[in-house]
Amino acid sequence: MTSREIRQSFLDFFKSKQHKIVPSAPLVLKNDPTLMFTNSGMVQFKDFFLGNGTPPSVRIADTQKCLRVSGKHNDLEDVGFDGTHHTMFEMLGNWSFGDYFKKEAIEWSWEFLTGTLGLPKDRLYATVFGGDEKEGLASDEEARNYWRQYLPDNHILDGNKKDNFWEMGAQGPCGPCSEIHFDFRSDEERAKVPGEKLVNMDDPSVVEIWNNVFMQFERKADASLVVLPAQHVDTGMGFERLCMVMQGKKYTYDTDIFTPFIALVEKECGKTYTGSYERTAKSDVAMRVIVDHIRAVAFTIADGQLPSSNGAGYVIRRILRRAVRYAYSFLDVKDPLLNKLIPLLASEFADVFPELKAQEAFVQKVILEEEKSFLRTLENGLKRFETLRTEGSVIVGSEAFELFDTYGFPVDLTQLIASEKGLSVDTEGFEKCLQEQKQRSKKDAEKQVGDWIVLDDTPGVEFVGYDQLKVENTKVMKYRAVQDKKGLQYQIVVNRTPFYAESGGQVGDTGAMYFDGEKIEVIDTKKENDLIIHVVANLPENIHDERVRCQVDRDKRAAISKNHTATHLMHAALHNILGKQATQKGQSVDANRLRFDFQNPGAVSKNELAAIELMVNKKIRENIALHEVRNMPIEDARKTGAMMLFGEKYGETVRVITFDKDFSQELCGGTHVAATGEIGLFKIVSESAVAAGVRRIEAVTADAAEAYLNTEVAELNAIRDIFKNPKNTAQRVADLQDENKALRKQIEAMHLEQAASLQRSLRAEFQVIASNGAATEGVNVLIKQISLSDASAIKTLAANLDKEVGNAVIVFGSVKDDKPQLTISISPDLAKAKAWNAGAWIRELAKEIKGGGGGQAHFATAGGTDTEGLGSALEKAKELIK
RNA sequence: GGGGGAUUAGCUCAGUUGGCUAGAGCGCUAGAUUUGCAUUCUAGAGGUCAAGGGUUCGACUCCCUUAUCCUCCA
Repeated sequence: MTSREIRQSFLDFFKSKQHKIVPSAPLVLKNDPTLMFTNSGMVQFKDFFLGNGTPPSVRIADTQKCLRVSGKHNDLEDVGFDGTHHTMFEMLGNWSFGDYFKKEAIEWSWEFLTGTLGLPKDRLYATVFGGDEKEGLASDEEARNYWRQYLPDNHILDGNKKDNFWEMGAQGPCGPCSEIHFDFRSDEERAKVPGEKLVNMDDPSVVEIWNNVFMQFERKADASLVVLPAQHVDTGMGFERLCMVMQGKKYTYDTDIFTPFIALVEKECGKTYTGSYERTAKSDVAMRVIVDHIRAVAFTIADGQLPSSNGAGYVIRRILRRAVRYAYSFLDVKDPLLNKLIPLLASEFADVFPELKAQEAFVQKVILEEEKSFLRTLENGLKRFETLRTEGSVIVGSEAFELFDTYGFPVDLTQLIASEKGLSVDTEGFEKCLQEQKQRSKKDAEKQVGDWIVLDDTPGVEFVGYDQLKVENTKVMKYRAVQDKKGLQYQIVVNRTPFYAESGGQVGDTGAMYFDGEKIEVIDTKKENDLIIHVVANLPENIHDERVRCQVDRDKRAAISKNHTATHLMHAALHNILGKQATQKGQSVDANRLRFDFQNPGAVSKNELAAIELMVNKKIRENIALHEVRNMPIEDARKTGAMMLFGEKYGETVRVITFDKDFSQELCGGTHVAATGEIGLFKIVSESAVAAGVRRIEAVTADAAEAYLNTEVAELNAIRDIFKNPKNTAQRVADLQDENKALRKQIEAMHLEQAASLQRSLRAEFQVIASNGAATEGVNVLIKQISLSDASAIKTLAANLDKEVGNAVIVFGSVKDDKPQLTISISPDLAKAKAWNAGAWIRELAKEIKGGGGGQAHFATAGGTDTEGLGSALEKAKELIK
């Protein structure tokens, strides 16, 4: 079976068991502070298990893109060296939300594996939870009994708490699980060692393929376990591993999921893949790294996360750079390569994850630019390599660290190049520097989140902020303290709130809550999954008040809504003027301005910007009324042609915001004005680049737009005033600049002219030192106070005189801006021959004018504060040269 | 968010404890050679040394602030 057929048969199988098939959720998570990426199939259903939301169906199945590159599950550094680890992989899963439980879950896994897929029964093993005394948990006899219907006892194994008791986190739903393992060794090997000895023993030939989690408990904050009223099933099967087993391969890289990509890499680099897992088989490792990493990078970018220097974007950049590094070092590919895999990747996954195909050119461009930029970094690092300090034949650790930390040059490359030159790297010193850096960052990010103090655990929080900005009679459900470097804050959750929590790029509301008349300022409103959290500086006296009044800051909310609606109008205008590719890549809306990032091949021209602004303002003046549908089924929304974004997770029903159904229609959770006229005025403030193929426009509306224009006009008027209202102000300024430049040149020329005439008269004033001593005999000396002030003119003069007279020592005194300066010039040959040093002399003379100076042996200058001292300085010079 | 680094001619970059008239290569302009072009030679233009403060007799150089970019860590 091909991988495509295997995936489809899984989905078809569970569809036939009344499961709703849902699309994979985006890889990048938006409102979850505990997790950066989707790392398992259940992540998108977390709220259903926590009771914060209701699933669209009690039975669901899907294939989910997962990424394990940060946090608890981090496989990044293993990838390439073994045949099973991946950064991005697919997880096939089926779920029951309070519907079927162990019996059906086990029955169906068996039916699918042995029936649909036809896997041999004697090669399958099941593990069940064997109980845990400390927790007071008995073994899972229920699961064991179901398995007994299909497997002999020696194929059913007990597992410990670590392997067979699954927990989502420190708190929350949890329960025993049952894993299914597959033994694909040869019959000979199987005869020697029975498979049951190798389950969960890290044997690469006996692998776990499917895990069925039975959520039947809830872990409380005090670590106790409580039986859940509704019990759930959560399963996950590694798709790549399943394909490996089905296709009779030992490694996932040998399945048809990866082989076309390895072939393409072979073609691009001219090397052959030998399938070796020796650590010395560098080019094989490199090829596996590349074909693995490109998937993670491409799909994350397609889900809207661009490579950047922090957060999730940085993780993506690191994965991509790891791949480039391997290609660069072990495949000798010094030009961008990864991006060339995108067309194949896009077409291979077009039917499962269409988001890549839809953005193929864009994703390829982003990756190409990243590759180019990192290759430049590598080239720069190579240049710097030569300057590294060494102790003996060891490169100093802090030096290697600096190269890595400041210039981004990977330390393993430093080691590689070092060894080629017979050097090594002080890895201990490097590691020490790295640890120090980590400590610094950790200390900065230190944050202590207290336990929730629950006053009422009724699930569900009602948001009423679309319709009202004030709510009476709410009460606190729970609250907690959060301590970070900024200080102590509290977070409060109430049962009903008008406060909009930051999401979709719109900032959270601020305002106040009144407890028994006591005013508590709400500093910010945030979201954790679907929970709305109000951030406050202090707790009220009476937090138990059940008649709390919530009041959103009206002016601020109004300003935010104006900016948000203007963003929609601009988005529509972008599509009209720049074309359909100008889709959203990020936005940020607050009370002061709006910021919108979108896909566009190049800069937006001045004319286009003007046209966009014009169109938005026209729509504002049309005063189009808001048309809002709160609960439109997603399919209906799709049919109406509302704009949908990749990387956005939409529920079964969506909120559709329309301003003129033929103009702007978007799925959006944000707040908007009742009619576009409220915006008053829209003004673009800047246009810039944020990444390859992504532009950013910042704009202001209403009062802020007016203020912006007023400031600009006031500035222009001030300039006009200065020029006495000329016809063309810009031309007048340009003329003035030219004039200024010309005058400067004139002054320079005058100085030179002055110097030239001085030169003529000074030529005669040189004195030849006769035979008064051996040292200075025959030297032409000129010591004189001159009327030039410009330093470079004096220098030219000295240089010209020296050239003309030769074998000369020249000392000038001069005054500039009421400050004395001294200049000494000695013919270079003379200075060398006599070992005279103008710099040393001038320091001596500078004492007389209460200053200091320096320079080279043949030329030096000094400045001072005491003009009176010039005379004595020159006298001293005469003494010196005698 | 925290650290490190960078910003000098149109481009790529030098510029050693503060004092060279701020340089090189490529590119540009003009001329010469050759003349089929490449080439080669000569001359020239082009710089508020990122911006703003400060220290100093004197700042591209030292300190502070800001902006932009690079980079590592979280």
